Amino acid sequence: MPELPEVETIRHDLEREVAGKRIKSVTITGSRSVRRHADVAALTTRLEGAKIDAVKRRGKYLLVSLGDDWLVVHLGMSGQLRKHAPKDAEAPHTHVIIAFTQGGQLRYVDPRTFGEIFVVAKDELESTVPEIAELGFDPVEDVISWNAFGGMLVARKVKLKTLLMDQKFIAGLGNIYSDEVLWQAGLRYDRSSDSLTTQEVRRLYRALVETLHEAIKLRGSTLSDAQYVDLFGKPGGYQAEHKVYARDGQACSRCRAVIVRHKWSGRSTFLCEACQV
DNA sequence: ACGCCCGCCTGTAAGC
DNA sequence: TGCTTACAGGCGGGCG
Repeated sequence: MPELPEVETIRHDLEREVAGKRIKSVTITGSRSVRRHADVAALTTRLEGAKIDAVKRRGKYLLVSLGDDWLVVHLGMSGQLRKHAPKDAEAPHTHVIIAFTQGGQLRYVDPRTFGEIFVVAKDELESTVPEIAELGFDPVEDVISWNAFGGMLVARKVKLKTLLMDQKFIAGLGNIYSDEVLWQAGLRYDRSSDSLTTQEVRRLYRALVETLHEAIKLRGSTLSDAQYVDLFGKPGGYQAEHKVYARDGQACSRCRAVIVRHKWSGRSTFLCEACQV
């Protein structure tokens, strides 16, 4: 599932592959992926002729700069952006095709349609898209001190995983990386956020930054369902480094106890009960 | 303020 | 073998 490392991998490749290109035509089939736009024809018109000048990311949101507009992409659970030649066969669940004047296409594919694409004027982003305006700090883009981080933890009194998953607190983590960060930090998901020692705060902050950087270096995680692949259809490599996610029944690589799966908030959570305290 | 469930979706896999 | 059910989970909304 695309979380920060996967979205950052796509952002990086988009910057190289489509920055500087001009949109020749846009084909939108099915309205759910562009549900913020009542007038799909107007959206097409607005995009055609625009030139991509940069590709940014905030949390799990991709922000494609088109002069005065942002083309915003959130991949949800199963969204993919894929680079194609016009003659390539169209994959099932292809919802948007953007063709460039210089040749080549960018296609948005999303079976579960939890993801979405929309366009917003840059000076209206903060006022009209609260999900982005209210995002918390980005652990890769924004450097904060670990003691400021500790202050933020104490200001809330919730379970650690609730905070890690809260996009308004930290932008970019989902279920996979929350579990991996907590294992790396040696902390349980249900520890109260205001109960950490100074040492534990430092371990958590360090685990957060290091886990995400390592995952980006390996181009993200592709699970057995292969929902995440990069622009070229290639899987990531970080899944081989997962210490707990989907590893229930296996030995913990740190203490050899058995990794277990807990059901929490209707989701699976994986942990080592022996060395995560 | 917090915890937790639901609905939105489809593909896959386990279970009867 | 074939149908049904569970599960995967990002995110907003709603309720206790």
